[in-house]
Amino acid sequence: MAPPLYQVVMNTIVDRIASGSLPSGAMLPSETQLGAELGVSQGTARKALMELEARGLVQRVQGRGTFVTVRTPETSLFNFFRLRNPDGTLESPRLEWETVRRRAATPGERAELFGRPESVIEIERVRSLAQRPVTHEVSVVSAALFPGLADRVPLPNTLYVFYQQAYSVIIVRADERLSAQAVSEASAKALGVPAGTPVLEVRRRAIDVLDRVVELRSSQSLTDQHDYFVSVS
Amino acid sequence: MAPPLYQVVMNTIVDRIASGSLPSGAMLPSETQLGAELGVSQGTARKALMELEARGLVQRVQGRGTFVTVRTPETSLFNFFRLRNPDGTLESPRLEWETVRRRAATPGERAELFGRPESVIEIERVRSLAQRPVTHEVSVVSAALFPGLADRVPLPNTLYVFYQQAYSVIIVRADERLSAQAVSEASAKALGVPAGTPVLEVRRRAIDVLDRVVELRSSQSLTDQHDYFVSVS
DNA sequence: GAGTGGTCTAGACCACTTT
DNA sequence: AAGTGGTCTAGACCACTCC
Repeated sequence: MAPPLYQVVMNTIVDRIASGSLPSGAMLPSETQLGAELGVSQGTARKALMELEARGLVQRVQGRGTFVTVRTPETSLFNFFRLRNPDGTLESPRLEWETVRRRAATPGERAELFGRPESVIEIERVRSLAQRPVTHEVSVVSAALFPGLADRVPLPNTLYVFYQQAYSVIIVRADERLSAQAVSEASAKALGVPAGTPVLEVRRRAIDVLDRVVELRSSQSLTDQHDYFVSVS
Repeated sequence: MAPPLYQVVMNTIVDRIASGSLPSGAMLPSETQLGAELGVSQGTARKALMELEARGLVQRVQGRGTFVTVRTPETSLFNFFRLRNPDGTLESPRLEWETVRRRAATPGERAELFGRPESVIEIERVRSLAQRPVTHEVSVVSAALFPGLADRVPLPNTLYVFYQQAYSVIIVRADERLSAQAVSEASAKALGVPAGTPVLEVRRRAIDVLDRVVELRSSQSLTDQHDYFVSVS
């Protein structure tokens, strides 16, 4: 019934991070201090911090301390933008254009997104690699969870860093479904390729540190000059 | 310089598993026994076992013990065959046909595969889902590492379980590069689809518990009725 | 009841970073 | 020198499985 103490400690820290009281890059209390503060032993505080590091929420450095993981555009791209050059290197994509609009949620979006929103914000973007449009993507988030987002265009290049800094919504993982399709009419126009071109379609559910589905994203990418990299185990 | 004791314990166990002296499903010594045997404390033995569990190499059950992870065709498919129904469920693919041949390694295969083999074994297969051919795949392994493999046709449905049982080669993870392509001539014939059909191409490097690249696999799949599922973080 | 892993504590020493 | 995380130990008690 009662959760182990180290999980209580973990939840305490997660809440502090999600509430913004421990902002990105902040140093956490030492193992000894944390244990004293929460009434557990140093070893138990240590176990909690190690689990949080395994989840990627904090980073620990011997001799320096434990810090809330900093998500920069670079690290965010590395984790969530998986198109790579044939040799495996990552090239930063360029944002060609975007449109942001508010609209009513579809029944499917209501069912999948956290909070069952009536109203959503849709972000449509085209990204380029090597001077060439390669990805056309449409992201959808709850309007209630991201108030005023539509008024902040142009949005930063990496949305997940922006979600964290402006709304304390921390994306930690995503489920993706991939398929090869003939390019859609909209994407053909956006990418400037003929009808029938094969594209990699990715449908993503992005999940935050509180385990909520906070964004749905669908993209179509040209993969004649780049590959989508992934590791399975 | 000196590795921590728990890593020494880990390596000892990995070697026992890789050598077959701890076969699939075998029970490991208890934390106390293992510590006594290797001259470390129970806590250190415990840490080693927990790390191995995190890597998926062993499974621990309270009250029962620690066991070498059993890889069944089901668990292997679940991990390494990522095509799923639209609702996310996994349907077991049927092996339609296979051909196995021995041939000289290409320069690229020599460079990538463990042991720089001169000679490789190539396994070509077509798999079906719902009575319909969906995947055409070609796997390549070192002939030296898998002696006599070509003489054992027909091979079992799930190669990675077979590698482990017959050769003590334990595949633990794989790197994959995905792209959307127009179907190749060979795959079009194998899958019975017209030229130009978009297919999901996956190029895989399979890596074993000793961190060796032991198999290269390239596949083309129809994804009009199934999706490739993956989780990123 | 005996044996297993899971949690928790208390303390020690080491390696590293910073002042 | 002080403070941090990393390793290691020894012991306790709990929860669970099996006989």
